[in-house]
Amino acid sequence: MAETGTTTPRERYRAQVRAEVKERAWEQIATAGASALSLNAIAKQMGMSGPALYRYFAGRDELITELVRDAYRSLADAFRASSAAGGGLTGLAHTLRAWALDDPHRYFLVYGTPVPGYHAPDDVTTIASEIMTALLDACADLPADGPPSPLAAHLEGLGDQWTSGHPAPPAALHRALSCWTRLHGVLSLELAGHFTGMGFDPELLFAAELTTLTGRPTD
Amino acid sequence: MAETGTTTPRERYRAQVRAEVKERAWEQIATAGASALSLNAIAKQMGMSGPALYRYFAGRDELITELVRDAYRSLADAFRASSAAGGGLTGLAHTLRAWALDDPHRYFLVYGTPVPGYHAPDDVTTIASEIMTALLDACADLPADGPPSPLAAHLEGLGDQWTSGHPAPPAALHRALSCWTRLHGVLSLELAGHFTGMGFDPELLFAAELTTLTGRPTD
DNA sequence: AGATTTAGTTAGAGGCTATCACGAAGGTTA
DNA sequence: TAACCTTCGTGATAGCCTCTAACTAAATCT
Repeated sequence: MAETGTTTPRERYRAQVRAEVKERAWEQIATAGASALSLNAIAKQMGMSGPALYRYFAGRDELITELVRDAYRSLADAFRASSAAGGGLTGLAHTLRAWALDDPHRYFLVYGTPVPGYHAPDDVTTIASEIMTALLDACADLPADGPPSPLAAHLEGLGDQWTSGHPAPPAALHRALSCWTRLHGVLSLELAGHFTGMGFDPELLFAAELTTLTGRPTD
Repeated sequence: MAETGTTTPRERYRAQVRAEVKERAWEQIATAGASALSLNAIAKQMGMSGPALYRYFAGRDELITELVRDAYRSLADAFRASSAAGGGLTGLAHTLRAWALDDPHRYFLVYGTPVPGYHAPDDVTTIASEIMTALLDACADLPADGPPSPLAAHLEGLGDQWTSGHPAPPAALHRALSCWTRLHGVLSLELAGHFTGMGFDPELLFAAELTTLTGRPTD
């Protein structure tokens, strides 16, 4: 359908194979985690043998990088949609939680234990800052509360090193960081199974943390 | 046979080899992460070849389990010392941060992305509850602040399912959970390198979060 | 001493990543 | 149409890994 002018049949075939590889990779990650991802197994699943996949991906690392990129992109899109819907910080938080629960291994691929040798490419950090911007926007919309913190002063002194020119006041920066770390704290421990056997509902803890961040009880 | 308390030379030798294997394993983990741990490489480092290590560990999983257990034990000991020193919640928090920064991969071994097939043995959860108890003690010592939260009510309704009979009031349980998740949130993102390039000092963010938990500015 | 338990060895099965050289298609051009 | 060139997929191979099995050598027990 989408007849973009410059796609040859070969390119389309290539793109389709790459897409299928990534699809199988996601299935494999969802069941066994990223560390168990095997190019060989994917190739066999697709009916071709081992080294064939190296025509499509330079290696395991490039495939994982691609998956990380897609995961970031997915979260950024979800945040963008949530922002557009006007859900505010609460909306973003629920979007994040839903996104995380939808595929825990995808969450860990982005925010989990870093792979030792791996370093994220530039465009990934670009997407990451896009995510951060959405968070900052939501935090800037909230009224300031409490006295200025030492951290806020410290953040103000840094200039817009990581805000990429975002006009949010230092208190909003502080709140955005707290938001990020608190919600990640609950989510990562929940997804890692550290709450199992304790009996309480992780969602209530998430909601309680969110309340401390917005200053208002969540809906 | 040998009575209680005495160790045969064989047992001592065995224990010493096991200890050396674990030592090399920690070095390997510290440099390349747990996923890159190789029994083969450890054996070669120790001057013996491959399968010899299977006399000492049933397999890679058992070695990792042992390392996880030691890591938990190490944190529990550090917490116990901090509690004995009377440092309170602030002391525990600083102990946790120091412990985490001392060997980030050890922190991730305990609180990081879970290994898919792996399930922690019983004694590990025992040590985990020991850690939780230290945290609960510190939280119970703080004065209650603010109105009772829905989460606290929920926790009260559960009974002592995870408190193992700890007499802390529900508000303290809530605070302990917030403590755990918030400090973990900052630490895990810091150790995973998600703050690099942002320019701010993670320690100040950690301190800021700690302040929100104790209600008082940290020293 | 002899008998027994244990430590370490090599060989091998089966998995993985990754490279290489080769044949077999596909698309392009004369 | 025929020749050409690019790309795809293959098997072979090297090197790493986990882990099992059979065998040798040493330490320990009786």
